[in-house]
Amino acid sequence: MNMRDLTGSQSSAAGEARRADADRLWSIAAVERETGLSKDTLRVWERRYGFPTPSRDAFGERAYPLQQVERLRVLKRLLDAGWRPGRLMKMSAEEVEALAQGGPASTADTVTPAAVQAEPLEPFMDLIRRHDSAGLHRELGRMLSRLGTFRFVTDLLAPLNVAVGEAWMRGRLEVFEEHAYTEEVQVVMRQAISQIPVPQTAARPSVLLSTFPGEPHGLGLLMVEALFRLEGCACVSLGVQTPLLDIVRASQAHQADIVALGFSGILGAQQVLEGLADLRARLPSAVEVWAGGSASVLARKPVPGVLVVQDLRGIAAEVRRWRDAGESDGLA
Amino acid sequence: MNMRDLTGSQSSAAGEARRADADRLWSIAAVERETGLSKDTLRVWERRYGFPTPSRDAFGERAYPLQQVERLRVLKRLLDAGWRPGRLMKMSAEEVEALAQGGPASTADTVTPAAVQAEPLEPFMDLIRRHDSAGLHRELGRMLSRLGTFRFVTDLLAPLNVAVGEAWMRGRLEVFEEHAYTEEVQVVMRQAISQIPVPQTAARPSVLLSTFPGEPHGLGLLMVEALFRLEGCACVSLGVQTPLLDIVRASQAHQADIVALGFSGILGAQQVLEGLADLRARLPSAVEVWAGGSASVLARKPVPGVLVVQDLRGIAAEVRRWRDAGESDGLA
DNA sequence: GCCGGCCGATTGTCCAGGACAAAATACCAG
DNA sequence: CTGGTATTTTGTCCTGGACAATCGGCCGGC
Repeated sequence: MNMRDLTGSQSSAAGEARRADADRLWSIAAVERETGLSKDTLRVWERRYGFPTPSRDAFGERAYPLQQVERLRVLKRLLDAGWRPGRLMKMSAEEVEALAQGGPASTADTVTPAAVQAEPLEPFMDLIRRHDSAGLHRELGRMLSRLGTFRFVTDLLAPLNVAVGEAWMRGRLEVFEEHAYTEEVQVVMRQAISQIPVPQTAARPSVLLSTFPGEPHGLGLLMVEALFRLEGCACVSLGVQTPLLDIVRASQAHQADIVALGFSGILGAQQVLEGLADLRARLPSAVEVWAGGSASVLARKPVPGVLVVQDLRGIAAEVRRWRDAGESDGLA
Repeated sequence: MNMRDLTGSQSSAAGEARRADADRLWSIAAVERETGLSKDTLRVWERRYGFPTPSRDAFGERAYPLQQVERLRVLKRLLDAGWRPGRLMKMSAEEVEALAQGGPASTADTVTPAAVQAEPLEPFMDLIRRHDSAGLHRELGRMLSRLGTFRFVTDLLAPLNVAVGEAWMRGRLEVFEEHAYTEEVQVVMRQAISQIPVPQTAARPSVLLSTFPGEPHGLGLLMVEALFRLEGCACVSLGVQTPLLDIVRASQAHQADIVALGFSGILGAQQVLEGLADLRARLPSAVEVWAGGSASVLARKPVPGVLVVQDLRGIAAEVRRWRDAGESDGLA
C-alpha cells in the first residue's frame, strides 16, 4: 500500500486528521455499545470508584477518551471472567494489565472437562489466531467429512467453542477473532445441515429453535439443529433473539412439539430463570421446553417443567424418550 | 394433542396455573427487551402521555400487565412505520387498532420502486404467511437455480426484503414470521455463496463485512458478500454487530482493502453518520469504507470519504473502479 | 409551483443522587 | 470440610429536571 496523504477531504492539515483519529471523544451511548457496559453502570462506577473519569462536552455530557474506552473493554472482559469491579478498581494499571494479558480465570471454575480430549484443538486455535479464514474453513470442512456430522459437533465443535470462549476471557483472542471464527463455523454447520436428508412430511417431534432477547450467540442453536435433524425431527429455527411472546406464537403457528432455547452465559441468572418460567407458563403443557448451552444457571437451578439438556449427546436419548411417551405427553 | 392437566409441578390448583399465565407481570427490563422501547422512553411516556400505566410491585418497581406490553409492541411498530407518539397517544384504542390492522404507512414514503416488478413476490409472501418453511426453502432454491446468484439477489431477494419489511410495518406479518423468513433466506444465500468458486490466493480487493453494534440485520451482508465473491473479491465476514474498534483491528489483521457496512434503518441517523465518520478517521485512507442498505440517512447526508452504494447492481462497477485505480488509491 | 432554509413543537436521551434487590462473599456452627 | 446465615458488594430502578436532535409547518426565492 502506498502512503497517501492522510488528510481527508474535510480537514486541511495532516496534523488535524491525525488528532481527529485519537482525540475523538466517545459519548456514553457509544461507550455502552462498544463495551457492553450499561449507561447506569458507567455512571455508578464513576461515582463509586472514581473511574472512568470522562471529561464533559459543551453541553455537560460525558465524553470518554479512547484510552478509557479501551480500559473499560478490558475491565468488562475481566468481569466476564469472574472478577469483581471493587477488586479490579483498587489495582494499579500495571496489575490490571498483567491480569488482562494472561492471568488465570480468577475464582472462576476452570473445569477441565473429563479426561478425554476428543480431538486436538490447537491446530484450529492457530488458524484463528493467524486470521486464516480460508484455512479454517478448509480444515473444518475436512474434519466434518472425516468425523461425520454427529462427531464433528460433539467431539470437535463443542470443545472448540469452550476453548475459544476461554481464550477470549484470558485475552488471548480479540472480539473480532471470535466473530470471524463464529462466522466460519456457521458456514460449515449450515453446509452440514443441508446435507442431512429431510425427513418425510410432518415428521415428529417438530422442534422450534431460538434464543431469548439479549442472547446473540447462535452457534449452539445450529449445532443442536443438526443433532435434531439427524434424529429425523422437523426443525424450524427463528434464529437468535426472539421476543418471548413471539416464541409462543411461533410455537402455535408451526405446531411445535418442543421449543428449544440456547443460552451462552451472557444473560443474567434471573433473566434466564424468569424467562423460562414465563415461557413455560405461556405454552400449553403438551409443548415441551428444552434448554441447553453453557450457562451455568441451568445446572444449578432447575426450572419446573423445563428439560435441561446438559450434554449434546443426550439429545438423541431425549428424542427417543419423547417418541416412546406417545408423541404428546409432557415432561414428568 | 391430549389435554393434560395444566398444573405444573409447582402450583397446586389449576386455576392458579391459568392465572399465572395471563396475570404474570413484566418488569421494565423485560418490557424493554420485548418491545425494543428503552427504559427511559417507557418512563417518559408514562410521565408525559399517561401511558403506559404500570402497577407497582412490593418494592415500588413498575409492573406491566400483558395487555399493555402488547399495546406497546403495536405502538413501537407504528413508530417504526413513521407515526409519532404524540399523535398516537391522543387516539382511542379503536383508532390505534384500526391503524395497526392495516392503515397506510402514515407520512412514510411508500416508494414504489421503479416500474419494473422484477419477479413476482406474492407466492413467497404467501409461503411466509402460511409458515411453510420447507416450501419457502424449496421455492427459494428453485429461484436461485433458475435466476443464478446475481439475479436471485438483485431481482428477487432485494425487492422481497422490502416487501417483507413493509408487510411487517403494516401489521401483516408478525416478528416471528420475519425471523423465520430471514433464517430460510440465510440458508439459501449461504448455499449460493458456497457454490461460487473461490478465487486464487490473495485476490484483490479483499473485503471485510460487518454491521455496527445495534444493527442485527445480516441478510444484506450476505447478499453483498455474494456479489463481491461473484466479482472475484476475497471476503471475510465478521457477522453482525461488531464494535467499532474491532472492525478497525480486523481490517488490519485481514489486510482489508474495503470495509463494507450494512444498515437497515434501525440505527438512528446520528449513530450511523457519527459511526461512519469515526470509522473513517480510524482507518488508513488507503482502506475504503463502503456503506449500503435501506437506511435513508445514507442517501440524504453523504459522509466524506465513505462510498455509499445505493444499488446492489452498482457493486460490480465500483469493484472495477477500485481495480482500475491501481489497487491502492483512496476515494476521490 | 416547488424546493430550500428557518422556527417552534415534539421527543428521546442525558443528568444527579438516592435507594434497594440480587448476587457474591465472609462468617460461623456442626 | 459442609451447609446455612449475616454482611458486603454491585447493578438496576427510581424521580424529576433539562436540553439536543428531530420533525413539521411556514415562508420566501428561483
